[in-house]
Amino acid sequence: MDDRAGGESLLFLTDDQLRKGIEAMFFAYRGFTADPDRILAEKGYGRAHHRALHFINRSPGTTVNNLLNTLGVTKQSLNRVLRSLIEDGLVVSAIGTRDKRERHLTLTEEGRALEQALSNAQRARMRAAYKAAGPEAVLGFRAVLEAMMDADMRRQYRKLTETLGPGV
Amino acid sequence: MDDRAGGESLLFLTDDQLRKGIEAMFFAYRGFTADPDRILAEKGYGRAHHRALHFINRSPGTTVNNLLNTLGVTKQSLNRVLRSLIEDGLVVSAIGTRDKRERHLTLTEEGRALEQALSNAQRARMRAAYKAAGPEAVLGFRAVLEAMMDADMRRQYRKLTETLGPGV
DNA sequence: TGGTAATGTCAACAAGGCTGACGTATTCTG
DNA sequence: CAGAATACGTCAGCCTTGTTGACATTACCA
Repeated sequence: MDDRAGGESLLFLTDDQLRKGIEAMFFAYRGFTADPDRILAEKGYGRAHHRALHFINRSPGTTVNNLLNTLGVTKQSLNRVLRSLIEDGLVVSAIGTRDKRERHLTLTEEGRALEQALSNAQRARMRAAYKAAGPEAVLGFRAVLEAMMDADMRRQYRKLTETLGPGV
Repeated sequence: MDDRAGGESLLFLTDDQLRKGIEAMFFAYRGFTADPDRILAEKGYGRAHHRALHFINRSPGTTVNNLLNTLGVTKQSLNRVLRSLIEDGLVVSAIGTRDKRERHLTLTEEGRALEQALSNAQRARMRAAYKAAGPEAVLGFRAVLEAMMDADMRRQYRKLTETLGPGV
């Protein structure tokens, strides 16, 4: 099928191969967001709410500024989303004890419930994809994605995942 | 968290592993779109224009309906983008010869130039990621992404890529 | 000829980005 | 201690890109 026989090992860098990767990213990202999007639509929320819920759940007590850096949006944009989540009782914003200028964000029970519903749906798809592709593929998958990030995003990604267990 | 120490070949299906994949997708997609976004912003276009240019370039002479299915948006939404591209002389819309209701879309020289600039930028990043991760990883990368797509997206993806050369 | 399909377009709306400006605590620093 | 800097919130306005709904035109087809 391919000829790794000769000076072959660079075949994966052809434009065709790269374009396959580009189109795969495009179509896969749609699948990646499809299931949570359905749940969010029912509740009257959008992807931005999902992202906020995800990272607050991931780092309970995180500050607004931290979240801003992780999400890469303006404070005005985040604030709009955060305000509705707080009003709806999914997120609690607590004045910092050490530094009273800071607001520490945590999920309420209800917020955790929605976050769970969303991430269960997303994990289910991811699990199916992992299962279909196999453990070897998963390592490759994450290696390419990690290499595709901007340097500061990669730093954040590693920071978030470094505390996790074995298995890369 | 869990100790599948025994049947550990399923370690890659733990929630932690799945979450890593989810966060990797999130951060990587940002990198994936960052470079074209910069070019587009200069020209006063957005991602929607990029997507249209990409798939018209990919399938010259494609119809509006085809493009609609590929992009998964409403015709009103696509039309707005298409209209500006046509007005700016990047895309030509030709009435079908066989079926005069259809419009066949092709890029002009100028359209091709912009598409090239965009896809060069995107390919450069993809190339760097591929190179950093290696050929094995690339196969895994695409395997997982493909498994993550909705069935009809996967069909379209395969249709687009089936005509390409060797190397999976 | 009537039904259906492909396309374009108008209007209205919403989410979620953005910039700019301003206000208010609070903390840090010279 | 005064002033600068930081963290946050908010108002106003703008843009892109998605949505629905309605309607017109043209053309194919049974």
